[in-house]
Amino acid sequence: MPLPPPIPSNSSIPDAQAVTRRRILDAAGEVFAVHGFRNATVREICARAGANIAGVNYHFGDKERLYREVLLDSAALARERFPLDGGPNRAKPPTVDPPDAIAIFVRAFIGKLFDAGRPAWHAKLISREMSEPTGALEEVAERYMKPDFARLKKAVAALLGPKARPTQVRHCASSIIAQCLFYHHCRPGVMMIMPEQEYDGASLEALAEHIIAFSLAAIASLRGTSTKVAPRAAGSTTRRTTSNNSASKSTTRRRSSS
Amino acid sequence: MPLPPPIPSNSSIPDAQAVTRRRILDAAGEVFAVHGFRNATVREICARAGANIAGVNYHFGDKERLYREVLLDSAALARERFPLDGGPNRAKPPTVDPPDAIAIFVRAFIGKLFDAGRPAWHAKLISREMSEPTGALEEVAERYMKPDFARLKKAVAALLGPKARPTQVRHCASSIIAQCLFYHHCRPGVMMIMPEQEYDGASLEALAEHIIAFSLAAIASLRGTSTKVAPRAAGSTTRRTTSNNSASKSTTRRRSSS
DNA sequence: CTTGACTTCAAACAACCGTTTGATACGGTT
DNA sequence: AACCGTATCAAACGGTTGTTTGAAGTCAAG
Repeated sequence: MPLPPPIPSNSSIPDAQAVTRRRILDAAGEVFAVHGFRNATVREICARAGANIAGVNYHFGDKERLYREVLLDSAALARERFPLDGGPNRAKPPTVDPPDAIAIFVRAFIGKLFDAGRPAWHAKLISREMSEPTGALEEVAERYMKPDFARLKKAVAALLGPKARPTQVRHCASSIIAQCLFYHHCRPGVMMIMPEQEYDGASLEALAEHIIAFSLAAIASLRGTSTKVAPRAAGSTTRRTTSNNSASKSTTRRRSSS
Repeated sequence: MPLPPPIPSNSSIPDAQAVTRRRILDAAGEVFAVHGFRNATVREICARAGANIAGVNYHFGDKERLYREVLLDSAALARERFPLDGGPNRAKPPTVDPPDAIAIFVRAFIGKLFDAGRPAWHAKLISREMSEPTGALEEVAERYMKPDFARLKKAVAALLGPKARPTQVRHCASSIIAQCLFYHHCRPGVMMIMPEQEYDGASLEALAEHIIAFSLAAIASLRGTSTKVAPRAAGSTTRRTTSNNSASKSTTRRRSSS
């Protein structure tokens, strides 16, 4: 009975084995990001890594386990490069005022999504993992996404006030994340529908500022409204007229019609 | 020289040929929506349609052309079932006030995305087409997405006022679409990160109402503010210390340039 | 030099894919 | 009945996939 590949736990030989292992890992990140898990071929990965076809199975045992390691490795790298809480070198780790926390979150998120380096693989991989989860998503969600989302919710809750219901907090936090993810994930469609949208540094910065302004304005207006009640707009023009905007209807049937 | 499959334009024989053609088309919609284009197999499609394996090539010539027809067919069906402008049976086709137009758009969009019937294939197919465009996306974008997006932009522009720049209008319209798409496209991740989110009719309705309220409040607050002026934070604490977050590292030196 | 654990290599394997083929069954026309 | 264009069928083809195999190479220790 043939044993599976040895995989020695000998951590004192960093050179000979680890170097091709890392090369395969990096090449796999590129190929998986471009083609997805199933459409990527170990032949292309090994060719790009300059390794033999059997290298994947020898070093990782399996195409799926290779993908798992690629995903987790890129997640760790992305968090290191783009910490969504501003990083450990911030002055006041626990106590930043909520608008700043949200602005930091959005800027770092946009930066992470549209980075051109290795962390960009992670964004692509996660994007594909959303349409077609492979089981490796669970660990990433638990270790990386949940804490970030909880932090964002805390900032949103502080802005919405103590009367905000958890559902409203979750919806508002989701709205922020949604705006960030849209341009990245729907990029092919966005490029067709609005070809004037660009993705250079300045355009992405303007995009982040829009998302921040849009979201902070909305949250400020929603403050204190459990479901209806007069909202409190933030900017200078505080008209809002509490008008017939049919946005506070629930059964969506009648709209002041016939 | 063997001719390609005949594909007679004889539209007076709706029975014999058209029935299996339609069965294959429907089965392909299901299978493509679940597995994507490349991972779907014509064997599974034909098995689910009760047809022979050669049926795809006989009736559609190609797996890719079958996919193309599935995508366009489902797009037409989805537009028919969930018209994003409220449909042709509205009382006042051209002149609805902008908040109502946005509310109608969001409700129809959410309904289309989370429908359980045949149009739901279309949402899944388009979602995959975003991560991995196959060339068939172009026609759908031109025929279906562009007009809907233009209509949404018009409503947003009316709310933002005459001084709004096109970039701001586009960003705000994109924010609305982004919020709608997020829950559908990131559903696997959303279910892991916020398991309390449900997808029954009432939850989806509440979700649509949140998106409407959030977006209308944001747009109302942004009215009259040009995009590039000093980004004013909402809420009470307007400090905005242009803080030292590590996310603005690239070429982004100044952000209040003009 | 010899040994032996570890790594790499070319080649092959079985399984699956989209597509093609040639035969067969059907249905209306002459 | 004989004919013919059409539709369906089982079977097979060539190609690609992930994985396995056994030999060859590498390199430090004995």
